[in-house]
Amino acid sequence: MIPRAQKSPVPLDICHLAKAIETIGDRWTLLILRAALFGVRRFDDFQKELSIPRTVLSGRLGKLVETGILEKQKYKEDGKRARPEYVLTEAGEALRPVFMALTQWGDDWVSDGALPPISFTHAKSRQKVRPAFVDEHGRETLMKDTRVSLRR
Amino acid sequence: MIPRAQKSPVPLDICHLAKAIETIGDRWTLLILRAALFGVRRFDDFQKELSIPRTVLSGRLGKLVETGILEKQKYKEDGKRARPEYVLTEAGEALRPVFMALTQWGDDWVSDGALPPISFTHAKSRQKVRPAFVDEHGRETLMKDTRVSLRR
DNA sequence: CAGTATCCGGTCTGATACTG
DNA sequence: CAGTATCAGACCGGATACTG
Repeated sequence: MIPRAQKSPVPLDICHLAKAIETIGDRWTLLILRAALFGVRRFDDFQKELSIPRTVLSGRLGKLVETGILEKQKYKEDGKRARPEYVLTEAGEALRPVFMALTQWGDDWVSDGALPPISFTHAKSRQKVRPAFVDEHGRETLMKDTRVSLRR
Repeated sequence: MIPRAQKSPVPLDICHLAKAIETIGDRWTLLILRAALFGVRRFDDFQKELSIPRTVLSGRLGKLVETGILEKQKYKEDGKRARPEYVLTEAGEALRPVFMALTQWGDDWVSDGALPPISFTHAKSRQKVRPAFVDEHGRETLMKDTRVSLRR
């Protein structure tokens, strides 16, 4: 077990984890990102899926665009006029591992025994894929052998 | 890129990811868990580190105990009377990969170019460790080769 | 469809004070 | 230390209505 500490080794104001939490760490933002990672892109699709008040959705989408996680693009269906859609940027796509890890945690700890409704598999081999930690050679490293190193 | 979808493949109410978000997905809870994963355990240590109102802290710690992420234990310093401390349960410890992945994302995308203040290394080899996805044999799998499979 | 405008009521925040 | 009590104000959620 981790030894007791009076404080974290990194002050809050320079902690990238803390910044990440400030950026995406609220209920609606996380739920929007969950949907976005599943491919949802349009205002009304988000609204229907989440039953989120339109004002709140508008605000959150705006902030996610500001922070560079979503990009507001135009799409055009034949005959109709162009409409906006919110597409994940590279930064947004990079959140996928975070959500996969959280999904795994949910499966393990808040599922009430229900089987996972989805799983992640390798496209070709169909083998199950799970989040883990690897060393520089791409070999799995056990959590218990992992340490935090402070940069000096 | 992920194709556009009208809705997520999993309804919100049976989605373990959504449940996980409901459980730990708010600013203060995430910041408390960050500190806890760094070893912080005591009420006043949390309070000082986060500058969180005592009432709010009290509420959040209570909820985290309820949901089985923290456990309220007693510690005793010599001469003094026993006092409570909040220690991560197995479920709480299991959140570490989630926070490591989020730290990595923060380093990559919200750091404003600053070098990461901490890094994760293998206890023995001192090699850097990063979050990734592995197949059943512990071999790294590229994100782009990963698919979501729906259980039927 | 994709928003903005408005409004109300509730919860959360943050400050301060008090207790064992 | 580790909380609970109290309180004003900010912010958020939810509903409804209106616009291009």
